[in-house]
Amino acid sequence: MLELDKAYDASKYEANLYQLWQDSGLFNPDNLPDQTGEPYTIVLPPPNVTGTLHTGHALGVTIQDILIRWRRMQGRRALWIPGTDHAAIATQSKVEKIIEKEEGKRKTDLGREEFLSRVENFAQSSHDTIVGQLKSMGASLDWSREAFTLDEPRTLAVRTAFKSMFDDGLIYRGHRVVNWDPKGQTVISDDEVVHQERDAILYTFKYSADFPIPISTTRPETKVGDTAVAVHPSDERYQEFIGKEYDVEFCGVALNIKIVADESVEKDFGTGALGVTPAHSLIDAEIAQRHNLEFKPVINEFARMTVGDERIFDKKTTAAREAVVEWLKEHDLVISEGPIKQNIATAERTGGVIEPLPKVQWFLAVNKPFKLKHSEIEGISAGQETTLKELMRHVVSSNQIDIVPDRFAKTYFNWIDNLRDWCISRQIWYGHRIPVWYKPVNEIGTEPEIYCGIEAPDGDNWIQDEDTLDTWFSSGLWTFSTLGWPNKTEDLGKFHPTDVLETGHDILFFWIARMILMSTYHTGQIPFKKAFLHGMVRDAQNRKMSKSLGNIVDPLDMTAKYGTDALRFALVFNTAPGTDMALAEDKIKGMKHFGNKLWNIARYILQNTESANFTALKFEARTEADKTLQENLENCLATVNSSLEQFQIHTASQNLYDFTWHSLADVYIEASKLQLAENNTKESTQSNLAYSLITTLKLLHPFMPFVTEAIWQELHQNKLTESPLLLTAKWPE
RNA sequence: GGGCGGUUAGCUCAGUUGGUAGAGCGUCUCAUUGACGUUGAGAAGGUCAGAGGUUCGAAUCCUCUACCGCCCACCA
Repeated sequence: MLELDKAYDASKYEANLYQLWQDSGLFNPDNLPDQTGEPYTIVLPPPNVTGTLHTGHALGVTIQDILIRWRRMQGRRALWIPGTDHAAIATQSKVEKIIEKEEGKRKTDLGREEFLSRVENFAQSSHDTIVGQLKSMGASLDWSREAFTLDEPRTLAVRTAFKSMFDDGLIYRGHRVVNWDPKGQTVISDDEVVHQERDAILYTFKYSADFPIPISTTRPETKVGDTAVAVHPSDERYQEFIGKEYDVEFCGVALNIKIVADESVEKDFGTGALGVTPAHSLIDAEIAQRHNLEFKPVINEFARMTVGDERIFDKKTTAAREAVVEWLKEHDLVISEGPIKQNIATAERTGGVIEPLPKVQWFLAVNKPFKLKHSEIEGISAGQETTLKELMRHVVSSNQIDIVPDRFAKTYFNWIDNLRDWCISRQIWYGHRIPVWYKPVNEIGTEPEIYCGIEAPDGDNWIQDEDTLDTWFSSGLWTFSTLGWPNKTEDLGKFHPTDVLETGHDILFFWIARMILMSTYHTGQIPFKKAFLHGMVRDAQNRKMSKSLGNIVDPLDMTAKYGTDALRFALVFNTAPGTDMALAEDKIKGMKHFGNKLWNIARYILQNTESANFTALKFEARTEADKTLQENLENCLATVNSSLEQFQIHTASQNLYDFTWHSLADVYIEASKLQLAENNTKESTQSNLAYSLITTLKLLHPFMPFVTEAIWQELHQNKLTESPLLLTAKWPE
């Protein structure tokens, strides 16, 4: 007679069960017994190798594993691809901070080679931790296909992708005002800029005593780079000055200021006149282009002034600001000054204040027409002229890609409509080196010869571009680079486009949009049919989890305390897609109780069905209680099936909880105690109990893989189940 | 400034095309060791933010208001 422990002890089973699954090889769809099943693919959003997984990852992993396990049990050739992301700037700045803290050194003290080897060590250990965490979450990932955004196959993919886009003229080198991060010493993309509200002072003043128009600014130090004053074309106050030019001496710097009329100027802000600093403001640069104004750089990469006399030269911008204000006051040029709320741009990873600078960088053109080489996209045929922006918009607006919840599609379109060329080069060391080589020409003033290719060109004197690529360039290729692209692999034909991309809504632009861009361009296919977005996990008081608040919930602490199944179920229970959720420890505890309830249901049924036949299962409704149970079970099954089809995971979990506890346990098991005592209902009751248990285990397995498999294994040892692993047992239809 | 959400039981949230409000946790009462005390039976608790409209009927659709939140954006 089989004896289960009185209570389910997750720690006793989890590691062994994961090993059992992994040893079976069935996480790899090529090993599944039925090779006729339709493929079903999910790529794991590769976690950054910057540390460890948090509860947000745990939520994503849980949802994806539910989908994969469910489809696998349905007979689909389910493939879930694991991997990690080198995360370029994020990882580099993390390691920089560690080295600075522990050794007081900077990356330049170590040199490129030594520094990179430190980063790689860090990335490796971070990777190992992450893999351990994923396994501990029960993730049924095919480890034989594990990928890394910076490994060899992905490097080939990145270089191939770069070269195609370069050859198509979509990737180009451009000189323009970019977001420079003086702290990280690199340029960053528009999407990596984070705006923060700060208090600033708005100064209103004149360049000189005889200058006709006063201007307002929060950054007086940049005014030494001004080449114009812009006013609104219809502003009556300044009509007579439009078109005129003035020479002034501003804080020791000679300026030539032209008065221009531009629609973008707000008449009601400040004096209605804007000092135009083309080299250090994106907006001003646009105005300058429209009016053909001179770009005059006055700030360098270290946020120090490059012009002026000893008052400001080589001073940090903040110090120079004070000096300029002082000079203005000395010369009685300040008309007014007052506090103002200002949104300043900072770098996402380093927190540095962005300094717009004119620089030569690599860009990806999103509005430039090109001919799509290959297309499986409805509505856009091969050879047709299109743009990347159009591709990105089209596949979503034509519902070839379904974004869930659909309100995020609006956010997506909004982003696309305001999208500018993507700056893809970075002045950091960790990442994919740009596959472009230069050959300097001896004659001064001529452009070097340029070569773009997968490998370095033959011949001497070729020097590779020093820059690396934005990390999202390589993650944008993820759905197909993980399947072997650019090689025409079997995997690629079988598993791409992928079925679902599940991730947090916070990386809709960074990643989802970039994957759509890259996949449609390079493969002529959508990357995934559905983008399913989950919300952010918050603490019990609904606050953001952050280090400073000290309210971070470590998923591994929770799984150690309550078991993985409890955490998984708590994460999806009563949580709608895309909506932020509060995660209280009590909720996890409650779900541990649920797992234990299931365990004891199994225990009861085993104790009371010694002679029942578990393998030839059927339900026989003889009594009212039987009928009710049968009805409830069928309802539950139907609801779970339709809910999962519609990605209503919370509805499915709610129904399973309710049926298992309040129908099977509370009602039927109680009724069974009488029915088992009656000879004419004994056998049918045993059979019904067994049938219900088996079905419940199957339905719950995607949600709570460990406890269900643990019970299944106990049953299997007694030859009570049809398949050795619940992992691949047949899903009830 | 532009865009998108939210406001439902003490707390955290579900509520699938409009048909007399649900869950988990918490609270209160009772039961008892019988698979499980990580239990069972039961109870209390909500004019679904407010106002107006459409409808036989609105938490659900429309309009407005109030408050909260998120994303985007260099009114210098």
